[in-house]
Amino acid sequence: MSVTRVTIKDVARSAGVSIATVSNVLNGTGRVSADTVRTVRRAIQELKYSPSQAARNLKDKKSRLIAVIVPLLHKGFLHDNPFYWQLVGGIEEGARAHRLHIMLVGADSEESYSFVKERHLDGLIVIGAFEGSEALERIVQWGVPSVFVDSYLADPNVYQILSDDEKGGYLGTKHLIDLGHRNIALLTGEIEPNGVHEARFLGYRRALKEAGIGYRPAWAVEEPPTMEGGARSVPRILALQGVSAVFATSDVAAMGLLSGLSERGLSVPRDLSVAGFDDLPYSRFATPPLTTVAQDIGLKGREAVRLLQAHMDNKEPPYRRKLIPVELKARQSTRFLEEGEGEPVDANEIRKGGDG
Amino acid sequence: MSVTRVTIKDVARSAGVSIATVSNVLNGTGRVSADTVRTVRRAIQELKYSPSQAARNLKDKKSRLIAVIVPLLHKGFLHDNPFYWQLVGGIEEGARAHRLHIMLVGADSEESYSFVKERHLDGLIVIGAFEGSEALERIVQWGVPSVFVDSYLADPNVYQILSDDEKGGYLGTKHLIDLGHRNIALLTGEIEPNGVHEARFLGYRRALKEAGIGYRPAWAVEEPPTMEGGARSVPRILALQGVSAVFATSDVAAMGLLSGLSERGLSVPRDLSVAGFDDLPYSRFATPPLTTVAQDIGLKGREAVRLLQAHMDNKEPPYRRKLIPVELKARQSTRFLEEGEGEPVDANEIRKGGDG
DNA sequence: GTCCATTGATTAAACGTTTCATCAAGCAAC
DNA sequence: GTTGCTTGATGAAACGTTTAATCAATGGAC
Repeated sequence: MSVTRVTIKDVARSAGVSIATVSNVLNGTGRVSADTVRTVRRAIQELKYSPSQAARNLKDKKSRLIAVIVPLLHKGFLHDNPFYWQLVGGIEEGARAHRLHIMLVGADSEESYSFVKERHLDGLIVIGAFEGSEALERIVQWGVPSVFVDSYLADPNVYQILSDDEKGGYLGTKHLIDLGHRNIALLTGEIEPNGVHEARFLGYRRALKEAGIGYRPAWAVEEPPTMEGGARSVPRILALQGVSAVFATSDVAAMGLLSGLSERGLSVPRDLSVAGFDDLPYSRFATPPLTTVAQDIGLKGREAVRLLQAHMDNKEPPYRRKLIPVELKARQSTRFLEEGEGEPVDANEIRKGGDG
Repeated sequence: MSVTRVTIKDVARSAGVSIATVSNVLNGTGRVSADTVRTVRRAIQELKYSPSQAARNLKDKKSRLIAVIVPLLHKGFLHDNPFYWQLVGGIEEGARAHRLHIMLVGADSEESYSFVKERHLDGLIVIGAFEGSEALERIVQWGVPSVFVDSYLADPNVYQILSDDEKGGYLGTKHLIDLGHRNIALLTGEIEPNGVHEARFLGYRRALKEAGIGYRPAWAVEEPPTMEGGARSVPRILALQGVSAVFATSDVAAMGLLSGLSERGLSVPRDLSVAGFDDLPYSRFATPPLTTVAQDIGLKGREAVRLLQAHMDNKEPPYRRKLIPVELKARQSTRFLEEGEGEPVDANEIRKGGDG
């Protein structure tokens, strides 16, 4: 047990003033003479006083604490995807700049979210929530200031930070088309309505359409956006007649795919061009370095905090939804398709075996 | 602004009892009849009452909030290493099981750690602190229950969770020796006294010594444990006459090394065997799949919370320092060295160029 | 029928702040 | 010399709990 807490009373006594005055010095409120300020400051220093947030919370219902809600953290899902880590890193950085602290909570379907009220949370950053989820409804209803990252929500009263996913989907696909590919598979996470994967999917379709390439539903291969998912997709992708390129809506899936292909003795980009989405720190170190649609994940996190802070201050920010720009990073996992190369690949001929 | 808070008073009034009774029902304290319990419970339900943590904190100085302090989060350091993400994931999981919430804080050298007192934190989990750091001193001095992850601290009063790093270092090196390698470089993070890299380094030396191989300081190459660090180490490692294997004290560095080697047209394990440490989710998907010393990172996080909880409960746990077991996972990045193959590699002859 | 222990409930203080209403003193204006 | 304004400071209530002290009622034991 540490020694009993130094309170505002101790400071007041030591400085020979009332607690109200100390409080005023602390917060820069009210009128207090320069002399008194000095005396009080000294007393604070000497006693090593620091105010109790708990007491403050109780009084003015501001906690300077926000929660970051990450999907399925405890299911191990996240542990696989550094994307979230980067995002949370950006949020932490932003929070630090705004003198906020963050509480990290794994979203749980059974979660009551009661902690939001109980802990007097000032705001919420929710990552990857799905439209219509009950928890989400409740949050919006409570009116707790919140910012949603990576969900396209219809409600115009809800603040959202996203990457320009549709454009990213378009750019990635267009890049492959420009390289001469026409048989382009899409490796995507589950296409939930209003999710990021749907937006990227739509960009993929737009690029195809613009190039006069028909869209074939079987060519959109859905797998969880994890290494495992990417690796598991290999047979489904190789089964597509004539496939010469794959656009993956996440880098982890793309890297799982890379791994699965190499295990079968296939070489990227010789046998298949592969592009991803996210530009994770790993991606440029992949073998081969991964062509990808880059988004500034850290910025995304920082912007989320900025928007939330504006919301909490009741300053009407200039937008409800902000799209972080994306950019294509062409590296070595995609290649130009020579004239006449567009022929179907025979999956049987390919199987040379790996040393897995 | 949400509507005014439902307080314990409202419940008391609605149930026709005193607030003390409601409080007793809430906490299962005191004596209260079954009938009353039922009535109060109903009132709580109806009013959707949930108690204010802030008020509770103020009263009994327990917040059920712990802080997780991660090194240099905001410097971008962490964003690179999924290790921390996994660890935090494990901690979140543990915290959830113990009904604790976690506050994520990036360690900053200028950080005053005043938030620990201000927010009435129940405990601290500190990741990768260095012996003698001022902040650390203060924390220990305050007597706030804390658990240190991944630092070997001399102070016997301090609770520590670590992997069996020395053994891991030994196992990884031994594995290479068993494969016939004798010229084994060490790629390591900065060897700070009492840090994990030092422990792994010591294991490396023990294995060498046991095999009668002399230790040459130049063969311990220090680089930051990041992809960049690993990639940057390539020239230094290739400069070592006769090197046939590298043991890296972290998987990210190993993977950066893999990448740097492939960029130079060198093949693993043909030209060089590479082993890592951590068994990150990526590692088995690397090209080639990475041989590594596996530690159960999630378990590490969960154990940290368990130990902290015991500490907070003043239950004396059976140990001050717990070592999580490690295990060698042999995969395809290391190979058997044929008889007579131990000859020096000529770095000039190697340079075949990559397609970077 | 008095005394005591037990059960079930209440009253009120305390936790450490912020803030509103009040107040004393000083001073300028009339 | 009353009035009124400004400056600097204070007293006390309030925030929503927990808990120690107290109390009323009940029912045995003697």
